[in-house]
Amino acid sequence: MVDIRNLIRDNRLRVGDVLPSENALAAQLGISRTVAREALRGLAALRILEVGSGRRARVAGATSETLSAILDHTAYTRQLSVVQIQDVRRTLEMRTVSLAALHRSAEEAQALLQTIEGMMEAVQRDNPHSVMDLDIRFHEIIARASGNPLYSVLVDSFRVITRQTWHIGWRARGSHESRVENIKCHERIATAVIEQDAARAEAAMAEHFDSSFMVLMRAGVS
Amino acid sequence: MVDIRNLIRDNRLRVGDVLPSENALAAQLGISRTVAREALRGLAALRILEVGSGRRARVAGATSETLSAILDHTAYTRQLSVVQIQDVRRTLEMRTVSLAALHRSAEEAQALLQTIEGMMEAVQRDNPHSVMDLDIRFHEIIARASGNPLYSVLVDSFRVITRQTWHIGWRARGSHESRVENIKCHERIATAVIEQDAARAEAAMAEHFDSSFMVLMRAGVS
DNA sequence: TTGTCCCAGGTTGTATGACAGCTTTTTCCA
DNA sequence: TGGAAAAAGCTGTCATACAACCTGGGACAA
Repeated sequence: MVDIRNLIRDNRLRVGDVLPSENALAAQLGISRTVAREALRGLAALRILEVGSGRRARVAGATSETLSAILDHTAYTRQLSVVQIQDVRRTLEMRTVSLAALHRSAEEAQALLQTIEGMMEAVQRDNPHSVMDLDIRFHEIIARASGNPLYSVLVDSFRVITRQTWHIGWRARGSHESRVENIKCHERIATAVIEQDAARAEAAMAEHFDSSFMVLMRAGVS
Repeated sequence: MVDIRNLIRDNRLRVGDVLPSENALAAQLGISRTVAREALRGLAALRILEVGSGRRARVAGATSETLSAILDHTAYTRQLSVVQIQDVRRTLEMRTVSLAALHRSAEEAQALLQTIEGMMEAVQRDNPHSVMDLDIRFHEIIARASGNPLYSVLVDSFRVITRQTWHIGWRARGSHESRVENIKCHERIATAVIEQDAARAEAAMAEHFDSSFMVLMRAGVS
């Protein structure tokens, strides 16, 4: 098994640096281009490298796509239940919201407010798809505001799987009032983060997840 | 971009099921074997498929290797600090230890005790490598005992990266007494989990992470 | 001088054919 | 019937070829 990661390490490559071409690698390692290429593509699948037609491979930054694909697959093959996934999300986000309250920038505060505003509008227009996108973005903004990129990657990787169950929650929250209340809950989280009140932010996030949990349970999701 | 994942979905494949051969896939999708093979290897890199010489590709179960490789790479390219990684570990493990206290089996309780015993012995023999392996295993047992495989995967993913910083903590805990105290701390966690006292287990885990944090800080790790 | 266009060379993407080595299946003999 | 040997199937690797694509640099015009 050819491991290009050693190459990245040995050459002290940083994010954005380019690697040798497939032919150069093959010659350097004494293997065929086929094998060199496969090794590169393996790391590209992990998003450790960024490859593209005609351009050399580059060392890539952190993204959530890889873990997202794994989560998706793991859930799909029934190795994970919705409740188990929500438990992990809750654990992570109880921390991110607390850190976000401590570290948020002015721009992030602004972004949270805009997202809430957009959600409220979308609910009035009865546009669930738009509400969902903004809902997911809301959580991602908070994760980013935590200042810890690992939380960002982890929370973002739930996006694909959240999109698959989100509509269940929406339908289960049948009434317009119930949906508005859900947005208000997001608003309480945002307000606490903006006012940099970590304890209140955590409490609001707990309320949010507990409420979602109840809704999913009543809808018969396991 | 050829996506074999759709194939897994459309054929309702489950963990352990075999996929068509590279040639069959190529014919089926109207592409060359080269491309079919690359698509398979891409999923193999994510550990979504399990491939092996001479044998057909199989749908794989959840492992921590993928996320582990990503964490390793992300930390290596300086996108993550030790403190940030420890923060995420702490967040996850505060929850796993609580769940473990609630769900632990008799076997898991036994395994925890054995691990502690082994750690104490290894400390007496002044064998840090062995202490480290048991330390890491201790946390993995707790994650497994949580009953949520996603926590297991996440906690296990930190193994590679923990191995790289663990020795700093060991050396920073210069005295024999300090090292024994660290094991005792593990023991308090284990006892609480075995007695199914979730609150005490959380408190002991908090103490453990806070202590490690202080040690690393004093050692000048950022 | 400066900005734009174009082109040549380098690089990746895909296809084909070949063969060694490993695994699974089938066949056949004791 | 049990087990060994042969056959078939599959993956791993290599070499070659060419299309598609990107990048940098030079020619050219404003």
